[in-house]
Amino acid sequence: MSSYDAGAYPPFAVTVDLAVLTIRDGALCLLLIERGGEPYAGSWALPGGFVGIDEDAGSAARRELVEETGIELSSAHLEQLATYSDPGRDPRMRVVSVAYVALVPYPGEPEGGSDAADARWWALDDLDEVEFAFDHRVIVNDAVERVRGKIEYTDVALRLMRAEFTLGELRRTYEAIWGEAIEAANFRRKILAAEDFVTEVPGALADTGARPARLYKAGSARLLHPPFRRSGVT
Amino acid sequence: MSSYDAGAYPPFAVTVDLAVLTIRDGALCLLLIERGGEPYAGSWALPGGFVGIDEDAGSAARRELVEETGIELSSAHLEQLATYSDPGRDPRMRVVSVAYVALVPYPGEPEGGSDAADARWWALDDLDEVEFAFDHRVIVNDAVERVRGKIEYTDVALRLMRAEFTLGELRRTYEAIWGEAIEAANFRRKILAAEDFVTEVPGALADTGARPARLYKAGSARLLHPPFRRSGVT
DNA sequence: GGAATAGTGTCTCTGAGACATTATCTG
DNA sequence: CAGATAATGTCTCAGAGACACTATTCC
Repeated sequence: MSSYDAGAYPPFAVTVDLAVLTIRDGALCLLLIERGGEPYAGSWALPGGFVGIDEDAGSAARRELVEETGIELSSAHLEQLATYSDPGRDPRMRVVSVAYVALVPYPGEPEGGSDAADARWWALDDLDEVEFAFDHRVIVNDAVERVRGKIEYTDVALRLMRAEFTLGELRRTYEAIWGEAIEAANFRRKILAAEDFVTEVPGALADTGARPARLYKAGSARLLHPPFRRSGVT
Repeated sequence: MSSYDAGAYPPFAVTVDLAVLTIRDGALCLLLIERGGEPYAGSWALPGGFVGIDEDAGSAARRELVEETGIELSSAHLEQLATYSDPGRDPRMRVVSVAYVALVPYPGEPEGGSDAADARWWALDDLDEVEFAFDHRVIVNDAVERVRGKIEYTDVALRLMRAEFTLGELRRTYEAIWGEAIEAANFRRKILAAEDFVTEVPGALADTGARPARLYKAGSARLLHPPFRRSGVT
């Protein structure tokens, strides 16, 4: 890097790809777009697109998400995941893609984006039926692994919730992401013991079909301390 | 991403930058290269360089490390950190850089690399004196944070050790990375309680200047379980 | 012997997990 | 009433931290 002349470097295209995750009906879901044109016509791809010459990758990710799906990321969580640079990952040309993970409260079914292709939420459990474009299956796996790890010690699970939520809903979010049951009593104690993780909304109660539950909102803490360790991990 | 014609995309240069960390004399150290040419002549930069048109970023990172510093990564640890894409990060042109963290047992002082510029190890505590090129100070901060977090629950600290080491040396590695003292007795118990984390080398003893210490080598576990939590973290 | 590091023993306290129990709603 | 979910109580056990103590070397 210390000596070279501009122009003597290989030209790349740089894209962003987004793994947008949400909770719908108690299941962790991923947003995918059906490709209209070649290559991979009919396959499903992550939303994304080219990084502009005057923007950074994070801005491109935000812009593409709105353009392709109508989802605003105002109160949501967006974090860089990793960069995928295999020379053969796009058959047309040399593309390096910076992948992002976005977590949003369920915003409803996506409107067909700027390109006419279909867009929909897929439950993670159904992804085996999906034919993925490019290396997007790998990116999805990495994204889910990232989220599974991060809800142990950060507040990212709260970014999947609506502004007010019950501890039962929060617990079901954890269960959806980890795919394993959590003892409700211990979960409650743990979440409430973590300082500033959630704040009770005074007076508000949610109708759950049984005994009404208190409502909480996200607190100011960005970390869950002490962390919440999955039992099954070695 | 679903519809575009090749050629209608902005051209980028893609580079890799490496934050190579080691332990020298009980201090966490970073490898930096003094820049000979403009821009940032005389400033210090991370080793790195352009990604070739037919290689992925990880291969480029490995190649550049050997070319610029003579360090082989055979038994070392190399992991992708993040990608830095601010439009103004290189004044000459649009460069997106994929940063990596490498952890190596101290390999001695670097030989002057292929470019004539100076290369040396800097103790992390001395980095305030260093004038950094580009956004490399940010990358370094991110790299150190990554390592500080990862030694809690993975085996990356072992990648900084020689093949055989004492538990005292391993503890001093943790102390160097966290910058805080660890109670020796509890550290020992914790490391030995983690299954397959370290293996005793039968019979071998290291001369420490006092009572000789048993030697251990890295075990097969890639995770430290239960994890080792810093006391000071909230 | 004194200083230094290696290594063991043991006590306390926090917090996770299991599970019993009570509270409050719907049908 | 039964069934469901919310919320609390309590017991046990693992593990972290503190620190006293012993072991083995060099000077």
